[in-house]
Amino acid sequence: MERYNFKIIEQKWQKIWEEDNSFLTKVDKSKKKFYCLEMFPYPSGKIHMGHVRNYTIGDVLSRYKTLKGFNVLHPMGWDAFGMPAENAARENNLNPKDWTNTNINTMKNQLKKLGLSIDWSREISTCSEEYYKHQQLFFLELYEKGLVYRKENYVNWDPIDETVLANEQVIDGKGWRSGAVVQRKKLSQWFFNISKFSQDLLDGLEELEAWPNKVKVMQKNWIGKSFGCEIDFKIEGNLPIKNIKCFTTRPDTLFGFSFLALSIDHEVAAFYKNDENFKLFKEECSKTGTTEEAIAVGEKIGFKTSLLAVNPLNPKQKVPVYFANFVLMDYGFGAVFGCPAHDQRDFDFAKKYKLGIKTVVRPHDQDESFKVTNEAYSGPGIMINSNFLDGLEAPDQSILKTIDILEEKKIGKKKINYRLKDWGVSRQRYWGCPIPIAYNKDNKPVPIPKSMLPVKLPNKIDLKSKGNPLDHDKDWKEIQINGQKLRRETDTLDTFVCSSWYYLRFCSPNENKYGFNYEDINYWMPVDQYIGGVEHAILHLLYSRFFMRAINYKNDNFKFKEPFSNLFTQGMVCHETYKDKNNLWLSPDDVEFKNNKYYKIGEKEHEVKVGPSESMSKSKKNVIDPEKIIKNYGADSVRLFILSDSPPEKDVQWSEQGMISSYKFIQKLWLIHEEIKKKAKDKKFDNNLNQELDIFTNKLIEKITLNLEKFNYNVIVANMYETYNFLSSYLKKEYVGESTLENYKKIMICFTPIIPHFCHEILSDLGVDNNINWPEYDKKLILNDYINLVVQINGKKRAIHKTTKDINEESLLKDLKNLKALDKYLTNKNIKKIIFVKNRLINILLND
RNA sequence: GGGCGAAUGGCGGAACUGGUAGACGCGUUGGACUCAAAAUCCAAUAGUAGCAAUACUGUGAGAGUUCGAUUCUCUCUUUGCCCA
Repeated sequence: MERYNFKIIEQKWQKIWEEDNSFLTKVDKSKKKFYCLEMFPYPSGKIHMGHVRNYTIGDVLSRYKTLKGFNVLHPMGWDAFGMPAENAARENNLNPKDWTNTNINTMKNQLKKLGLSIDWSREISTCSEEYYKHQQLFFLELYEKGLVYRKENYVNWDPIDETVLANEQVIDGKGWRSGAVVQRKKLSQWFFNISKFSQDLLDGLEELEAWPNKVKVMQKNWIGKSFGCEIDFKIEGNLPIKNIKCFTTRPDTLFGFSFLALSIDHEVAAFYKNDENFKLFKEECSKTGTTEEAIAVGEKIGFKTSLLAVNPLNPKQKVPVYFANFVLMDYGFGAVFGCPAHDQRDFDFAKKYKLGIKTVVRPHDQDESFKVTNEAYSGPGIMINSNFLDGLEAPDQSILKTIDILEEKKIGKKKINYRLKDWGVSRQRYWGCPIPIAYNKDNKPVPIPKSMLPVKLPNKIDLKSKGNPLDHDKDWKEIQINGQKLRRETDTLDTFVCSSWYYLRFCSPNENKYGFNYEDINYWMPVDQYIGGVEHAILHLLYSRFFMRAINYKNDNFKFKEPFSNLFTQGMVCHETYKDKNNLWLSPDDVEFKNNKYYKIGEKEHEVKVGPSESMSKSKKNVIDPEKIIKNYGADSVRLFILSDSPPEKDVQWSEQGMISSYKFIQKLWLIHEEIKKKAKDKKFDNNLNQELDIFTNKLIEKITLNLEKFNYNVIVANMYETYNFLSSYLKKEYVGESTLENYKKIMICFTPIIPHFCHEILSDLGVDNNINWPEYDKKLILNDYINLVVQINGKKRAIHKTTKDINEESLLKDLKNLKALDKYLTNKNIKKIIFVKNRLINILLND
């Protein structure tokens, strides 16, 4: 008997699928569409196990939906702009484009070897002019609609590399590449007006019922809607400042007011720009970092101004005005009023500068003499020491009442504030989509005329010099528009812009005039199932939801609002970590397992320290190369294993043993196939055996269908093993039921989404043509004529009684009384009550 | 500090709307085959007691609702993620 040769068979089917254009998709309005999308990869070099998991999950769904009769769109592309290409090119003296395209080719071939049902005719690459020219047009359209603007903003500036760094590229206040201390620098940058849609983005979350709740919560927190009040404080002092505006969510604590704190970027700072002490203070502040967390953890420091702020509810009270490092210009108006008793930051600050701490809220379990002493109290309670607010429930009643009074006095008004800031999209990089803008002599932006698009990246570029390569390219920078000499924008767009609309491009990948056409979009969109890592829960998913709205804005051609109606976030692939005696990371390839211990390969004395299982990463060397695994075990085995051990939404632990057992499982299925074929050929039939297999098959179809719908892919793998166990004992008899082949075909169709090459080979061997449909199950067959009914006495399981289906309570009870096993429980006892669940359970309650 | 989730054998994990806890896989142990090993096959595998039939305990801890709770409610512990 021949072994199953995955090398030949997988290649055979991949060739057939390619030649037959099996996965080519067209708009077909007679069919229900299903758009299955996995987050497209960054072409970093080779695929990793995370890709294998992500794309296998999507492929299982796509293949299942296709078998169910849907018109399935399952495309793939490349998120091809970005820093790694630029860095790799700089290090290896290459062109980023060549580096990227090489990687795309490699990874595409690797993905093809996984047997994914992808419509490669729709492949897109965001670094191609064909793609980014449309993006430039979107940029101009958004500019026309007023959704793009330019403003000065602080950035993380790396003074050695002369470039802007993203927040995540700043590690302990230093540039991740250069190690230089990062500076705060003000730069003119382009912004997308995402905050305009804050409320809409928040409301839209309600619609997304099938999104994981945690992602919705994260987005909600990120948008950060808060209800509060804008207060206009009167200012006294020797500067021409009469008022300062504040936003606060706790106006009710105004009677506990003891200072006013300003951001160092507040307009008042202009009066101190020549003050040496203020300069020193600013420098000190820049060390704290700009993230909210750094501010919360760091020491609170302040710089006292000569100004006094008047308490609007108690004009006799005047408090000092400080600049403080914990106030951010981006939030509210860059000014907050300090109430030390009920806010920990304010409390820390007040302690340091010996400011008053007045308690104005008492917890419900404390009396009026309650005083805040060691830490701020920010919980609910009753207002005290607050004049007309005394006795009100804080915060609910007290806030509303305070706002009413402030509005009445016209010194404040109700306000809703959002934490979401506008999206800065300028990057001082070469390898990104050029921003289609030029500047005139006066430094005023002039949009590049649409007829002159695309603005192409220059091919030859000097990456050796510091800073932004485009800025050094004098020829490229110069441009003439209508005879006017202009200077190009040298920043490129954040790569998150590219990924904000790629799902639209997949619908019309060849549309030349525009990024997509509405007929395609309105047929395919929204994405029915989006699959990717939870690490994109906020940025990418929020940007995409924004972009959809931005394109939609002042445009009636859309039938939908949200791009992704379902979202599934898969877990990571993990592996144990190894360290040698010198505490250096070791790759699993360098480690062997012998006598319950791990050794460095070839070094019998060198025991290896085993660390916890962590997400595979190059830095910890705990990576397994998918290409090698596919080569050794075949794509079907890898697919089977990557789905088998954990639910797809949780992390999965890579195990060589598990991988091997998946491989062996496919071999065993092959042996069963040979056996079934032989029995069918020899006509070794006994029709008394039909029922058992019919029932099994129908139950199986029911289970697998349900598990597919619920993403319980690990359970499907268990169902497959159960099937093997069932069939192998079923085949031990000399005869089989005549319905065996028919059932067997259905079973194989059920396995197709998971191990497609193998199942197609089997089905084709059985003469099933390519028009395969998902099998229906017969509900009548699922409940056997005989059932195993649970017998409980006083709620404890005492027997399992084999009986006929749909038996009623009386006849069952009669049977049970004759059951010897129950004698010891039932004799000389009175039955108090009987709970009977048809076909499932009987619970007999006895008197003591 | 706040929000959300999780906790089931040696391990990963099953268990429909409350109804046989531990499916399935890994690992481990014993056996068969073999000169031997690998591979393969068979059997056992939650704990305790027992030769066994069986009994009792058991889903992080404690309470509650219920004839019946891994599932529902409350409190606590540990832990993960996100935000601060």
